[in-house]
Amino acid sequence: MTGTQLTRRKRANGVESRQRILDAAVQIASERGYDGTSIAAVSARCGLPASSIYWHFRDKDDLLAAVIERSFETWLAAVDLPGEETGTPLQRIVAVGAAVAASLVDAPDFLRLGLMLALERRPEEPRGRAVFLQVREVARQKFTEVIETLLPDLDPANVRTVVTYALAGADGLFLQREIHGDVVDFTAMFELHARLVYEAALQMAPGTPQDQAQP
Amino acid sequence: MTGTQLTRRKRANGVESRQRILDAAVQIASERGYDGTSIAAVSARCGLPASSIYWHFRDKDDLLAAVIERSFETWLAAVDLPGEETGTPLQRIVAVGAAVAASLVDAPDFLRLGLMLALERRPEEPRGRAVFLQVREVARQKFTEVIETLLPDLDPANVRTVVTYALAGADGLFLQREIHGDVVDFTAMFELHARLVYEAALQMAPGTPQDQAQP
DNA sequence: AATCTACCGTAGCGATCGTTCTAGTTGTAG
DNA sequence: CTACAACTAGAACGATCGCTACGGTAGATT
Repeated sequence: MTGTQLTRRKRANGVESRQRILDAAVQIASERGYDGTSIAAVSARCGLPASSIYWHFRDKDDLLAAVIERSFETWLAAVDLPGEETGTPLQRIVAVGAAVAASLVDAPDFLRLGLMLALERRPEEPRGRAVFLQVREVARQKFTEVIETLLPDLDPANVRTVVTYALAGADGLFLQREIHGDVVDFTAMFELHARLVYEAALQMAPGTPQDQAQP
Repeated sequence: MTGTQLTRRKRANGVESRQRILDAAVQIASERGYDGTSIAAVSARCGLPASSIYWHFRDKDDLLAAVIERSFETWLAAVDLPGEETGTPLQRIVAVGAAVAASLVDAPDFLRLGLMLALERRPEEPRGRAVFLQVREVARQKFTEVIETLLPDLDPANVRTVVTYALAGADGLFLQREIHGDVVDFTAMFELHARLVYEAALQMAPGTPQDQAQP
């Protein structure tokens, strides 16, 4: 009686090897970019021969796409957006900003790798870049819904403007931290950003009541 | 009578070849990043053999550093910061934002390449990355002075916060445009950004008189 | 005319690239 | 036991990598 295993896939360390390969690949890709990520370097860092990498992944492009996918899932798990609390809209949007800031500190690989891939514009787009743009669009949609529920008076064009500005600010603050380190407090900058985004949205939709502006 | 040429350096197309090499290199580096920029590809695009590239530049790292340097000078020429006009601080800071926005549309290579290089973190840093970080620091210093003259009541810590937020926003908006194109009006986003930065600074230094907030 | 410097063209070096082939090895199923 | 699937090991492939050696050519200097 085999019992525990439902599927036929057994044999010990297949999944672990896959994770080790991905771990090595995400490190090297973060250091050296797409072209700089050589199979030999990944092989050396994870301790498995190149042929093992090619057993787990079709080719280099497939490997890098898997790296993006996994780092996205890791990041998604790191963001826990605050639920439907009963605070003011300002408090809620600041809470969202804080959650995003914390997730980017805990799991920066996704955005770092994604931005590196997104900045490149090679004739034939790597699959990883497409994956990044796609999941990023999902994130944008999620945030759009947050804005819409928090500020129902905002017309769609203004929503788009606010969301774009909010995401751009998040990208920029993340970049700042990646490049210069914590020259200023990252979480505090995100809180400032959230406040400013909210103020901007308020100015666009004057019908919304303004909560306590001064302490 | 040779006449026109003052210096001894003549022989036709040396400088022009150098420019052609740099033109090709900036294109390919924008498409494929540091490692992706192969000498063979640059050679093919500019029509000069690899040996000519190595006559003009010591090695690949030197070439990429020169690319960053030249694209920085091009960008610098594209920004013409508004002089000491007599408008309100808000008007002046919005004008600065508009000037930066226009320059990034006209000469995006510097920031695009620089960010690509800056995001990578290889064991041995490319010279181009150091060059980028250095001139970027100069730009930050310039903007710090603008803020200090416009808002003399702001204490240094707040100045740093405001400047960091302003630059991060500019980076983020630029990224947005690079990745998604003009999904929303780039110049308008920069104006919004300038306004928000100014409002944030005002809130930090309550002593400053506030100009016309509402039209 | 002779020389020199600036620059281009060809060929090729050793190293590394992505990828594949083939031959193991090892846990599980019949 | 045999059979097979899951995985690893090592060697090697053609292509391309960064880079160099070297000879040629054309304006400037003498």
